[in-house]
Amino acid sequence: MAQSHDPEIRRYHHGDLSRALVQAGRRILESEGPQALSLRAVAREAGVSPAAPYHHFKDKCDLLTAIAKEGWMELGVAVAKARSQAPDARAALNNIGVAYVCFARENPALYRTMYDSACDQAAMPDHAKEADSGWRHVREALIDAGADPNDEHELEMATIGAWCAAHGVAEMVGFREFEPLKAALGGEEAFVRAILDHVGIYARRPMPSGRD
Amino acid sequence: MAQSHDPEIRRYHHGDLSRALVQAGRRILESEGPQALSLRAVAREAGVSPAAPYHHFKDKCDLLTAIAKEGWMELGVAVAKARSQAPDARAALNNIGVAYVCFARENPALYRTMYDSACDQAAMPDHAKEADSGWRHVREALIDAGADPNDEHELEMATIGAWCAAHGVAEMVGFREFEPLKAALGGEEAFVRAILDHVGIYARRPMPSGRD
DNA sequence: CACCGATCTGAACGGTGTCAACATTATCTT
DNA sequence: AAGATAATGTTGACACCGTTCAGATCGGTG
Repeated sequence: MAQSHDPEIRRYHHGDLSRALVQAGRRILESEGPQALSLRAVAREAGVSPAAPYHHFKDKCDLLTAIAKEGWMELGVAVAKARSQAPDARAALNNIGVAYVCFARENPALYRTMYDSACDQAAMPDHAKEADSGWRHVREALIDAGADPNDEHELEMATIGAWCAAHGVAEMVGFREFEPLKAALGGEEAFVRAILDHVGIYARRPMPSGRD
Repeated sequence: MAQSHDPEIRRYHHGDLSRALVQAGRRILESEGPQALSLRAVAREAGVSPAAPYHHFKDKCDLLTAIAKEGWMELGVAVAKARSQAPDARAALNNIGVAYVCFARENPALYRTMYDSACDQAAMPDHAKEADSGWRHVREALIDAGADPNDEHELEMATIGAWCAAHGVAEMVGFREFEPLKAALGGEEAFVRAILDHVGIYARRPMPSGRD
């Protein structure tokens, strides 16, 4: 029983406010930045009174978490797509890294919200551990690229390392200081590829002996 | 002509409000988190009216920037110290990485403020490029460890890579998901060392040929 | 139909960033 | 030393924010 599809008619009950609030939040986030994302502004954008959101989210933080969750899911999709389109296992790892950073760069406010939310709870969102998450894809791509699937410890360390590297690059690549380098390398994506390559986890070869 | 050293006597003029405001801000940051850091609270903590800070900082953002700058300078000191205490060049790089992450973990709210401030202006603070900055130390440590001091491009890429890796680790190491791993490795510092080692930039050996 | 729970509104509270007008003090000029 | 001027502080106000609560409205269930 769908309603609320006619923007002219405003019913007392919205019909699908939760979703509308999350979408409104994302719109504000992208168009006006994190500073402008107030609960009241979200309610306004959704055409509803300032108190209405409290029937769907207990907090402002709760809404932010919901927005962040959407972001994490889309990141997972982007990573999965990048992986599936790669010609070989090695390229898959590189593409995942680039896709990760690109997502962060294309949705900067959303990405920041995602990590703020994660840092506040000192944990990645539950979704990160689920089947279609980016995390899982990195792990599997590492195995495809030659990591020992039985060495659980090594596998987790490598996944963490790759994720950390991508996160670091994602948050720093926008700095102005790097503009000349980006230009020299022929664009931001090339720059990202080069840094990720330097960070090494993606290009790592097995150590001959112990560790040096 | 020093005054304001007697906490009982409150003069109309404070004497060194800028500094007092920054210190008050840091105190609030550490003790109550970034959410509690309001301009009014800072003014209150400094024993001054809510409008007084505007004679020293044009914005709340401006005060945050000042706080962040202090953080960057202390980070630089920590990195320098870690580097100078290392037995050899290779250890210096590792120690820098660990010191960086430790600083972030010991001053989480400050570290977050530092990066928020940097991201807002899409640039590292000017200080990062100066003589005693962490950035400069990483660069020099890379040279000490064998990087070609004449290959400016390579050098800058390596520095960026190392910095990105450290930043990524710094922000993710606190996640609860990693508690078991930390315990297995014997504490957080060991965990950090292991990840940084995995991320590879610190342990990188020259590529035999072109790139694969 | 009567009722109930879910949903939305309106008004209110304390807190916030910021500004303008005014008070006080420090400093410089003469 | 005296008075002008700039620096620094205060008070009060405005708009906005997160949040709560009492009441209005609506969808569905007996």
